[in-house]
Parts: sequence; C-alpha cells; structure tokens
Amino acid sequence: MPQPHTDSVPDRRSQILDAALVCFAKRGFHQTSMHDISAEAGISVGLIYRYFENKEAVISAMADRHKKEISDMLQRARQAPTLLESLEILFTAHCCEEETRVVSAFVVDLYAEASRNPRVADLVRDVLQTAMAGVTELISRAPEAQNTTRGGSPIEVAELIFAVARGMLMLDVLRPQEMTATERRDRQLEVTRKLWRLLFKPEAELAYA
Amino acid sequence: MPQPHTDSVPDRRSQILDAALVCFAKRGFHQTSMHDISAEAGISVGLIYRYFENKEAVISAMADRHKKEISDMLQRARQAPTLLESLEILFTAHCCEEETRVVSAFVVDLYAEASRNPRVADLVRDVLQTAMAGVTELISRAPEAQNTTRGGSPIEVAELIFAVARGMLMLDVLRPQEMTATERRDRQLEVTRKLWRLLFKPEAELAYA
DNA sequence: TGACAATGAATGAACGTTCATTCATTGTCC
DNA sequence: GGACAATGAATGAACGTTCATTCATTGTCA
Repeated sequence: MPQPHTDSVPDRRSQILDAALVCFAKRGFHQTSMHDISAEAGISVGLIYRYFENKEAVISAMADRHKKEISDMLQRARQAPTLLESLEILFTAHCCEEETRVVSAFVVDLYAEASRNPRVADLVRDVLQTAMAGVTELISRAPEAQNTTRGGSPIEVAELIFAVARGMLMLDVLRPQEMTATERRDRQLEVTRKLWRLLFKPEAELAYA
Repeated sequence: MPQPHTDSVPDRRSQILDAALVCFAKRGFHQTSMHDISAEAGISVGLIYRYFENKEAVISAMADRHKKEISDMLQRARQAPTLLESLEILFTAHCCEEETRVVSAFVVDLYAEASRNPRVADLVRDVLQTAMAGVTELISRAPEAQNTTRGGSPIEVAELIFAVARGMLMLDVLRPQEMTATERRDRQLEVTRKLWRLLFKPEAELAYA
C-alpha cells in the first residue's frame, strides 16, 4: 500500500489537491468540509493537516496550482505557429486536462473568493497580469496582427480577449451538466474565431462576409 | 420601532434583502450567517424567519430581485435613442444603484452558486436568455446595425456582447477596493466603445482608426 | 541473517466553536 | 384584550482542527 519513500510527499499533496478540486467544483470552497476532501482523496482527515496548515492553505495551494497551469498554457500558446492557434489554446485551455465544468466552476469560485479575500485577489490579479502581458507580447510580435488590428493597441486587444475569455468561462458554468467537454470546446472555439475575424482579419476579406 | 402596518411586509423583505446583498458581497453566501444579515438590517435573527422560510429562500429571493433588475435595465436600454447608448446602459447597469463592487461580487458569487445549485442555475440561465433575446431584438431593429454588423447575425453579436459584459464583471472584482464607482464606470464605458467600434462602426471610418 | 529499536505516515474519535433554526416571551397598536 | 410584530436565548447539527494511538517500514547491531 505505501508509496516508495522518495516522492510520496509531493504525491500526497497533489492527491489532496486533486480531490479538493473535485469537491470545490462540486460544492464550492466554503461548503466543502475537510471530511469531504479526505473522503474524495481516500485518506483520513488528519493526514491533510500533515501536508497543509489549514483549510485556507489548501485553497491557496489550489490558487498557486492554477497560476502554474495558466503559465504552462501561456508557454504552449507562445509556441503555436499562428496567432489564431495561440488564441485557440488560450480559450480552450480549461477543456483539456480535467472535466471542463470542474475547472470553470473552480475558476468562477476563485474570482468570487478573490472579491473578498485580498490574498487570493492579489494572486489572481498577478496571474491575470502575467498572462495578459504574455498575450500582449504575442500580439505585438505576430505578423498577422501588423496593420490589421482593429481593436486598438496590442494591450487593448489583449484586454478585450481576456474579457471575452473570462466571460465565456462564466457562461460555461450555466450550460447543462450533460454537455460534453467536446461540445463545450466547440462553443469556445466558435467564439474565438468570431473574435479573431473581428480583430485581425484583413478588411478585404471582411467585405464579403 | 415598528413600521406603519399597511406596507411593512414588503418593506421588511426589501430591508432584509438589502442587508443580505451587503453581507453576501462582503463575505459570500455561505460565509454569511443569519446573524450577520440581522445585524446589518438592524433587526433580530428570528424576524428574518418571519419573512423567509430559510437561508436558501433569501438567496433565491436575491436571485429573483436580480432578475427584476436586469429586466428593468433592459427596459431602460430599449428606450435609449441610439444603440450605442443602449449598450452603455447594459454595461454600466451595475454601477448605478449601489456600489459597483458590491453588485459585481454578488453576481460572480451568484454564478458560482449556479454552477452547483441547479435551481439557481435555472434562474440565472433564464435571466440571461431573456436579456440576450432583448438585446438581439435591439440589434436587429437598430438602424446603426444594418449592413455594418461585422460580428455575424444579431444573436451572435448579442452573445459576444454578453460574454464581454460578464467578463468585465469578473475583472471588476479584481480591481483595488479603493477604485471609485466613477472610475469603474469609465473602465466599462471604454470597453463598450471599443466593442462598439469593432462591431458596428462603418468600414469607411475604420480605415483611419 | 535475524532480532529489536526507531521512525513518522496514517488514523479517526473528541473538542470547542459556529451556525441555521426554533419558540417562549415581550412590546405595540387598535 | 386580542392580534400580530419582534426579540434573542436555546438547541442540536456540522464544521475545522487536534492529538493519542497504531503499525508498516527502515535502520542498526550481532
């Protein structure tokens, strides 16, 4: 039953955070009890306190992990061959690794928490600004955006892109539970392409649209 | 101490809901205790139970009130002389009656709640669909939108507008507490106008932008 | 290798606190 | 006095957190 000793500690932390994500998405931060998390993780309550100081530390660690995921996503977006593909990665990042619904619900809850917990707010703001700076740079470097940007300066375009992305996330939590990850992904891509056409497509092509 | 008898019942309900809004925005639904609400309203705990069956009924009533506010807002938007002004009303509705921050935080929390409470989800979805239908109609009727709509059909444009509006709301909760309602309003208007230019401004004018 | 000591991961019952909810009582008006 | 508005102490369930205890694993020495 026990894991090899060398890497069991980081594994336990991830295991707890994975369970916490499921619980938080299902019930929200404050309706989730430590017992819920321990049950989901298949361990005892007490063990959680060996790896996290308290419940808030679990929430903070989740926020930290979210930060890392966003920065990984940015890395991937940076390596995409075209700007459109970068944007598509940006908009569908939450559809990949886990169930979309779970991630969307978690992020909306994170923002709700940020609205009243300054420490979480700082963290989320930091994530957002880093991501936005990355996208701004992506836009200013992209050849597709040269002379065809209608939304204003690269940073203004990035702001608009992020507003839409966050908005789509909010709308995602309203979609019926039955909707599959693929369907959700298609919905996101649809909007990405619409925004793309609006922002970057050369005027010549637009005239016929 | 007691109010005039005739209309004290609806007054008490509003009074409780007003207090609940402040508390919910400050601490969130589930971190707000009934004592918090009663203290904010300046009444006793027990009295709340005279007007609401339980805590969830208070949350539901808040959602219902939100629905009415959105429909009022739509009514106002409908009567605006131009489409741009309609959109500006749409985007700044939450800056008017109360403190912006409070409303934004409440709405984000409402969506978080919707992600796990099907009854709240149905209500919010209903609000959104009604509002979106209204805006779609607004767009298809507007002379400014004829032949200059680049975002696709009216309903597609409405979807994009709502995504941006929800996204801006989410970003609003991250802004520093010190930011005034006026500053927040200006931020919203800035984005509204950017979106407006992108969606509706005639191509001729765009060439110089 | 075998016997024993030391470790610390893991458990879950118990504790103090908080919370939603109830209801016996008090205050107010006609 | 009767009807109803309003109170807030009381209740019991649920929660976050603690900690005495267990026991598989590892280390040590002959």
